Amino acid sequence: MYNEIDYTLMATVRDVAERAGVSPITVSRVINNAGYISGATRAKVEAAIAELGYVPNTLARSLRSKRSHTLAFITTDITNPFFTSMARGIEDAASAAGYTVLFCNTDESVEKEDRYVRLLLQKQTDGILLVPAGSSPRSVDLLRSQDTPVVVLDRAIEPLKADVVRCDSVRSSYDLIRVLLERGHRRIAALGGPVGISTADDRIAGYTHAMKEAGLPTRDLVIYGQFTESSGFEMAQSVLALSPRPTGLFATNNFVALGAIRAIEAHGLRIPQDVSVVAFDDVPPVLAQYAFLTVIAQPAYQMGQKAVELLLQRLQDEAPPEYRQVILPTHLIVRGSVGLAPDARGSVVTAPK
Amino acid sequence: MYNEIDYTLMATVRDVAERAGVSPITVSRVINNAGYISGATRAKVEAAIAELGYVPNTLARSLRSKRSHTLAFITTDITNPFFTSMARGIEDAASAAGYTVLFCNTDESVEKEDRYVRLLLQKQTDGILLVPAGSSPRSVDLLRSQDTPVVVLDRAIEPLKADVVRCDSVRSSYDLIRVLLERGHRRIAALGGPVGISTADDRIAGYTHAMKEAGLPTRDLVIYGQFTESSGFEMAQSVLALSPRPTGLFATNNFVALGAIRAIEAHGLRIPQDVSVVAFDDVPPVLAQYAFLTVIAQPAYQMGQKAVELLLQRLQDEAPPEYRQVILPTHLIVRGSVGLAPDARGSVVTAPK
DNA sequence: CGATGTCAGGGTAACGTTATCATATACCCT
DNA sequence: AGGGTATATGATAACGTTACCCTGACATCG
Repeated sequence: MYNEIDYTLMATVRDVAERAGVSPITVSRVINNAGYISGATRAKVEAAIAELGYVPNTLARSLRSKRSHTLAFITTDITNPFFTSMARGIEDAASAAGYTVLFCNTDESVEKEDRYVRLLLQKQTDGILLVPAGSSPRSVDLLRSQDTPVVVLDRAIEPLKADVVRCDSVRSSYDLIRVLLERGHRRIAALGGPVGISTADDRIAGYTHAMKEAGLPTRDLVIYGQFTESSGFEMAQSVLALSPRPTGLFATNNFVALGAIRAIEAHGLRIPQDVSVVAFDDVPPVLAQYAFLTVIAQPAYQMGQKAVELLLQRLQDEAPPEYRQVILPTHLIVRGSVGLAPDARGSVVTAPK
Repeated sequence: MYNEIDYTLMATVRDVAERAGVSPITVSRVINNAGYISGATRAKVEAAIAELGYVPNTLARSLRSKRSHTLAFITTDITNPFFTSMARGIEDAASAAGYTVLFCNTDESVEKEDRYVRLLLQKQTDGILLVPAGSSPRSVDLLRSQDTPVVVLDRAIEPLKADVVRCDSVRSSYDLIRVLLERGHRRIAALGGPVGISTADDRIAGYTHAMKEAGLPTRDLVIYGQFTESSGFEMAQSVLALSPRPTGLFATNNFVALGAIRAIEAHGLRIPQDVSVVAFDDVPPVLAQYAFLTVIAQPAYQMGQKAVELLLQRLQDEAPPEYRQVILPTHLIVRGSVGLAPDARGSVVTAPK
């Protein structure tokens, strides 16, 4: 079988050098803007490059220079709008600095995470941005052992063995619960995420703190599940079956919130007349117009940007030896999904000093 | 400045070979499952690999073998759920075949597309999955000139210079308009996308065909814009200002539909009592529960899978010399956003033979 | 006036792998 | 016994680039 495509053999530094009448190293210097090059030589080389349509071979370059100029973003689910925004922030910041980004999905599986980390090590990835699937620092350890810097995103890991960029889930959840408390709600249920994931745990902690501070019980009102729509539906179903029924629901993530709303509707209840809902993470930006949920919005895009900044500092040895933790502020958005508690009778808890 | 990190030098084939008492090529053969290897030798080599924690260097491998085992997906906006699903389909299919996928966003800019194509060529990407930003086959030509196979997704390009995986926008739009016609609508406006993008043009063509066939005018009822929420809002505003006001609206993409809905609400009109709405592309899967739009849903995930299949065939020289065009079936989902035309008076157009 | 420094470029080797060709043994067939 | 084939391994070179170390020319300086 003959291949009839017209092969224009890829030009190499050698070809360019020959054409420009210089040595390959000189060509390399022109490409990399390194060392001393006279204007005349530079012009000759650039002309040759243009004539031959020369494109440097990144593979060979990385092999020799030990830098691939590639970063990787390992996350749990790129279809979650929160991570999609983060990914854009990462890509924009990285590509502005001349880096390419590889995206990987772990589906919250530690095994997949492990496989990706190994693959990326093979590919000589310069640095990694990681949303850890589990609670163990295993991947981080592996990467550190191979001298590949890591920045952990969104979730904390113990002990701190990498720079971390995240938000304050405890405080933010507290603020969210305060919104309900200030409107007279006293029976508030929390729909949690997977135990062991720091964000999930922290959000419950913030809830518990607010409730305790207000002198309210939380027993039976906290339930754990997954950060998915179906899990949110199930969790909401079970807390709505409690008696007396909670008047406020705290969904610890956006998908959980969607499931909860569906469950509330399935019960024939109205939001906020019968049940008020607050949630962590905003709805997808594209649906923002129709959003009625009261939420804590996290600056996903900025988190991505910041993480790249920290990572590049490490790569360029401009970072301090100790690990840094950057906590970005969240944004409380109060919308129509919260109302006065049906049983409030005018006696509303006021904000604590 | 001393670097105090404990360098465990990455083991190479040479180290493994030495330890196993064989030559480097033998190690290579074990890794690649190529050629003849006795059980005993294989065992020795594998043991050495395990002991040294050897990880092959993908860069060197690709440099020598001329295959990077990397594909790239260049799309216009990865935050659009339609493309996100497509991306997952691509990633799943590719990684099952041992390929890594690079994701790139062009934001509908031909310049960005061009830059990415060059970058990917540098990186020796084996093949490219492309949602073209413009209507010109420029990127495709460039890639073909460098012998890099391409599969075009979602949009057609003329002339056909690559395999294409897409849906039948003309036919699907026709079906969507029929839904309105069959419910007595006679004044139906179409909110188009950017002129020159095949999907945008085709959707208007399907609309026009259905209208003409029903003997209805389309003059003044077709308007062009962008595939964005804000453009949808503006386009809807202008057609809603027409007199008499259209009773049916066709949004040629999901973002446009969202803008249109917002405009309809802003006009104080109800869906479907005052205006029926049909749209191309479904809402994000996670929000499917709350969907009320009548839409044509495209099998985004499957499109991605199929495209990878075609691309891998080309890479393995198993593809026919001529370019293939795969048209996947769409799915018409009739939901609450369409009703009988307010002015129908029982006289409903029936389906054509 | 020699020493030193800046500027401009080249030579050689190496990064870690695999393509290509070569060698060697064992086995089967006629 | 001779030839062919399947099996098993090795030697050498090359993929395309850049790190590292040189060589000169010329200017500057004490």
